[in-house]
Amino acid sequence: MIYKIGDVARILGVSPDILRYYEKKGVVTPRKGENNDYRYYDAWDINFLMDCLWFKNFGFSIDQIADIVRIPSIAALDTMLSGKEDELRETIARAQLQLQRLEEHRQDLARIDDLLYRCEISASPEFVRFINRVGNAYDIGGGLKGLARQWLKALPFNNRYFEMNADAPLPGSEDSYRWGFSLTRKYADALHFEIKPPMAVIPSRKSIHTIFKNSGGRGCFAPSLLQYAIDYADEQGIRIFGPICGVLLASVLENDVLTGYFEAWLPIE
Amino acid sequence: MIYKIGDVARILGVSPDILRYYEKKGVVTPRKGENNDYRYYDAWDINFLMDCLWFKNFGFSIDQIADIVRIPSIAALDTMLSGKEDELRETIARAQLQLQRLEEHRQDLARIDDLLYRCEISASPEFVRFINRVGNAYDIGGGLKGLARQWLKALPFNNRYFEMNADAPLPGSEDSYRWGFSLTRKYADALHFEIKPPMAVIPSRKSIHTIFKNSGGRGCFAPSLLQYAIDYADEQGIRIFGPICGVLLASVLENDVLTGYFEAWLPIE
DNA sequence: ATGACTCTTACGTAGCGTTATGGTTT
DNA sequence: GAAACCATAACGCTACGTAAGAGTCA
Repeated sequence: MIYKIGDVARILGVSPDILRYYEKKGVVTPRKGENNDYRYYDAWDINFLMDCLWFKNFGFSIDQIADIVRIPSIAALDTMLSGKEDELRETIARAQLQLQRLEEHRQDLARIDDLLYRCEISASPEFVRFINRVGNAYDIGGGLKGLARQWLKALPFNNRYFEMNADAPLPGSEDSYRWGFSLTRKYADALHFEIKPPMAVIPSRKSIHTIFKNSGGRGCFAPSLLQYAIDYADEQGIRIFGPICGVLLASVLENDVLTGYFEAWLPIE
Repeated sequence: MIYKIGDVARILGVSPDILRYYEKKGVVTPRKGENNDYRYYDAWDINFLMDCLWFKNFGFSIDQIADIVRIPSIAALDTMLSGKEDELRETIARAQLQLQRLEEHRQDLARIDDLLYRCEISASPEFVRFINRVGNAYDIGGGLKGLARQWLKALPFNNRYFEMNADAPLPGSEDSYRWGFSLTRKYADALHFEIKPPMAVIPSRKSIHTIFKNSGGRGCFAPSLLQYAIDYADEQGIRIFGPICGVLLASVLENDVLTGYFEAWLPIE
């Protein structure tokens, strides 16, 4: 009993092209016709291909499969499978962390409506932060390169973070704010994130907690955007204690204007 | 403050090529020099690119990112994120099932040493099975096509399955065995596998359980490989009751000879 | 002879990495 | 003037899909 490429394709639920591709990769070598160039497969070629598909659906690449099907012992096979097990465990761990982060971030977004331009007193989360930009000047120099890498590797678990001084909120003064990244303790632990200077751990602090937006498009970020919160503190007779900090929640193109939503904490007493 | 492509690449921890690629994809459009073709980025381009990397590390494609960064509302953003949440949940579920299967299969392999050519009495697992090959003739005809697809989609959770008659173990007689797939109840449930004729559910049965190998290379599979188990039944005065069934555990190239390891159950009483 | 099949070749996809060749900046 | 940088263009990778144009089978 012999089969042409189309028969095999139907039996295996793949396209004839894939079978030719596998042949090029050295997985199967069907007999070729004597008078034509047709590929003639027998039942054992098909069995063999089924084994290949079995491995493929574990996520092995074609090259790996070409090796696996020529593997010389059960022990060697077990080693391959063990490696794939490790990969799968990593995949799962990473995806679970991403999922957690996504859920959290969506909750943050859902809170925007409630808290936009309103103030509440609450405890800020504990986090690590790192400054790499003062005003609009990114630190491009020497020693921070490795650290920047470290923070970029932690995306998307970190936030884009800012700090500014409540006592110097001069509109238009770029040096009155600085940017960088922040990472909450939870993810710092989960990612085995190494904390070293000039990073700083910012403890949980009693703060005025608020959300504001900036619809000015590019280049309009300024401490004055938080004036309402500073006024709120004055009205309540609360003294702001140390720099205001916060994170970018999202930026969207509302009515074709780049609009950022920011969550801020103004530490008090 | 302006930055050349290399500066931006260093700040973001990517290669200049990637930045040019992102530009081609419509993600960023830095200002071009007047006298040269140099790209000049400002701080806002870099901020923007950081947002893009944030999304990229959730697994969004570049095209999706080009859409996301132009998204018109928080609600629309939330919809995208919600879609990614579903994707991640699916990824996790699939990976967990694959991991479970891998662990199980490695345990099956580990049992080979103990059970090879030995017989024990135990209960066979409950499973669904489907025959698509008699001897070496694959069913290529009509009605089985959809079913074959269904089974191939269930890889690697199913096994390559055989059945043969203990009372007609004529060596060389190809019609004395038939092949197909089997799937244990557990995975059938997990995959929402639809069971319909001519599939059959084989219940758990008290059986002689054994493992044998076939080092004959291609085309040497035969009921006679199980003669030792049939002899064992005779010695013990046990009657074999219905067809022998089993699965392919692995096939390896031992000393350049294709060698299959098979687990078999001979139902008794 | 017709239609269904098969062959080879080449090009497209995503997300880049690599190399070649030539121009610009410092 | 030399080193470092930038530009474009072309080709490579995986795991295929798609199409062209020609040959083969029932």
